[in-house]
Amino acid sequence: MKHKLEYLLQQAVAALKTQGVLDGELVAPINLERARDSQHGDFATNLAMLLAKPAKTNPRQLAEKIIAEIPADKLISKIEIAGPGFINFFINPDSQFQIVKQIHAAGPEFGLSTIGAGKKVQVEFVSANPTGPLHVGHGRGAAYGSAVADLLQAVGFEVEREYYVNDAGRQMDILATSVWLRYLEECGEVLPFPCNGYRGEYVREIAFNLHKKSGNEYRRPVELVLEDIPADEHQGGDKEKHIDALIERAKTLLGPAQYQDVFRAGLDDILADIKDDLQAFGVSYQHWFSERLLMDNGSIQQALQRLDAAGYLYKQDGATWFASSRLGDEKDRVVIRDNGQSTYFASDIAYHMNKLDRGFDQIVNIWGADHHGYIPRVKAAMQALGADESKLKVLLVQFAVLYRGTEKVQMSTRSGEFVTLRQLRSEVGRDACRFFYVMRKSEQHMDFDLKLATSRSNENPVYYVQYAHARVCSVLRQLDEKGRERNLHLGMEHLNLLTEDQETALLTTLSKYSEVLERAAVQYEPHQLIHYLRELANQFHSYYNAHQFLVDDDKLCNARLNLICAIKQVLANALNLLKIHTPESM
RNA sequence: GCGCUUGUAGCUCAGCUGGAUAGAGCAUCGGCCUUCUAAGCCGAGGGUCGCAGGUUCGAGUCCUGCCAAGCGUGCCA
Repeated sequence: MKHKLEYLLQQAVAALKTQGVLDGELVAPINLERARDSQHGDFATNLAMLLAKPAKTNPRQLAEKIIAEIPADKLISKIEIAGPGFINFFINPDSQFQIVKQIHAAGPEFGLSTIGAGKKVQVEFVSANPTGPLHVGHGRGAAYGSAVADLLQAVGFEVEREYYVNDAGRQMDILATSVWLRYLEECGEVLPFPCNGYRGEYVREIAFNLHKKSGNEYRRPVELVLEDIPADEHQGGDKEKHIDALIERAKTLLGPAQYQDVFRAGLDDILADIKDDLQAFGVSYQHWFSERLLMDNGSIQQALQRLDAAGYLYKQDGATWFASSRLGDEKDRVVIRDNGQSTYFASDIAYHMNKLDRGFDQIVNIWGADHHGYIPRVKAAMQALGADESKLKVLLVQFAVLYRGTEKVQMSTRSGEFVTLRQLRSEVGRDACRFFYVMRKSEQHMDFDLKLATSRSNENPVYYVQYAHARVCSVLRQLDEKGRERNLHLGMEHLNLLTEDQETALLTTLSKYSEVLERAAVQYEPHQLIHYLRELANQFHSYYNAHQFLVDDDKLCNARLNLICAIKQVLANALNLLKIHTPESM
């Protein structure tokens, strides 16, 4: 409907251009909005006000000329000029009723669009280090990322969801060493645990399973393990040196093959847990992309060679630097350390080169807001690789600050003090979790009060929306219990009986659905869909309280049933998109 | 210090990219169940849109400068 009106406006502008009223070169921004106030009709445009100045006339006069050139269409019942020069469109009530038929015809497909057809988009999200279970901070990225991906798919994009697995690097060595030390404890050894190790209970479980499976195969005498290891922090030493020495010791005492076994025990177990957790949260991926793979197959070397060939690499202080400051970054960055090892950033350059090579039209990265300083250097790398940096869109998700009542909850994977996503899900339920996370704009700081979220109270708006769906189902059950049958055709014949205020408002809201979906997708803002759902549910509940659906008049009754079934369909379509259940009763 | 993000009702947040009288939920107060589920509905109160300028027909939205909060500013990942 909106697209149709925009088209008609284009026609009018084109006509005025040929008449010479408007400059032929002028680009006319067609800006059509839903009117906020029903007195202003259904749609409004500020076109005349925008074009008045270049056309050297006043807005109201120009508006009259535009209206005169808008082709007649049965969609429109009236066009008015209002205020300083708004053009207001009043939609023919008969066309408003059509939405009920359209929804019925399209069913689960209703609202989908094709604006992204033929374009490939990759969405990378969560990508948490596999050093521990996902916590509630990751949950927000998971909910937001999957919602963005699902929305893009709904409007026609070919979407690939990817998780970048940071399975290389020092953090993983710390994890492997932590597992090994806990394993030695399982074997009956007594030894201090490094304060920089991963202290979470899950590490003990991994160690327990390893011991159960492999017995004492990886056991080494404690004296050898601790011999000449620098003091830990609480002993007055340096915790970094302490843990690094322990990693080296583990590698030497176990040898490459056995170290690899322990390493894999940790990685595989945690990754399996993360996959399972996300699956249960309604999040699926097409690819799990391994950083180790990138290192092993020479991609990093290739990427650096390309940067070098483009003249962006230089050596200084024994390290290799990428001159990112020439491309907008605030300073240059090391890609190969003086000890010969490549940095995390080098992996990331290779990773993004790989993404580019896979031919996506748009690459979307969803990062925690603490990584925002990273954006300029990655964009710089893309430019240096000769790519169009606007292909990359980085969306930041602010971390949720956790409270229990008024008390702030400290979170640290290292210390093992955190609330896992799994815990949150089991307490609050998946539906409330997802709804709650996606409700807010992603870059908005979020206070997540666990006490509130875990209390199964009706304060959580997900129930409000689900209740609307359940109520429609309940009405249909009542119909059946009263021994009546729904007559779809009769109802469609008499949609014009839907003239109550609530009915008119609902028809308008239903017709907005596909517009909302498109905007939410294109702007990467799933919260817009949530707000739409609340509005629709609100209008339905008002309607429910104001009018009886199962009235004696068969025509009116069936018209109303068709309307509420349309509401149910749209609620279900949106909720399914967000991977939230649609209960038939509550 | 510099950079990014945020600042809207007592609290948590929307505000459709510059439009018409700034909106919800929670909380507070007052009403509505012998009729399709009261996890609901109806109504009331509550605002210097952080502050000060600027841009224009028109600013919560854009530009500048302050103020405040969070994050970042590693040869960590």
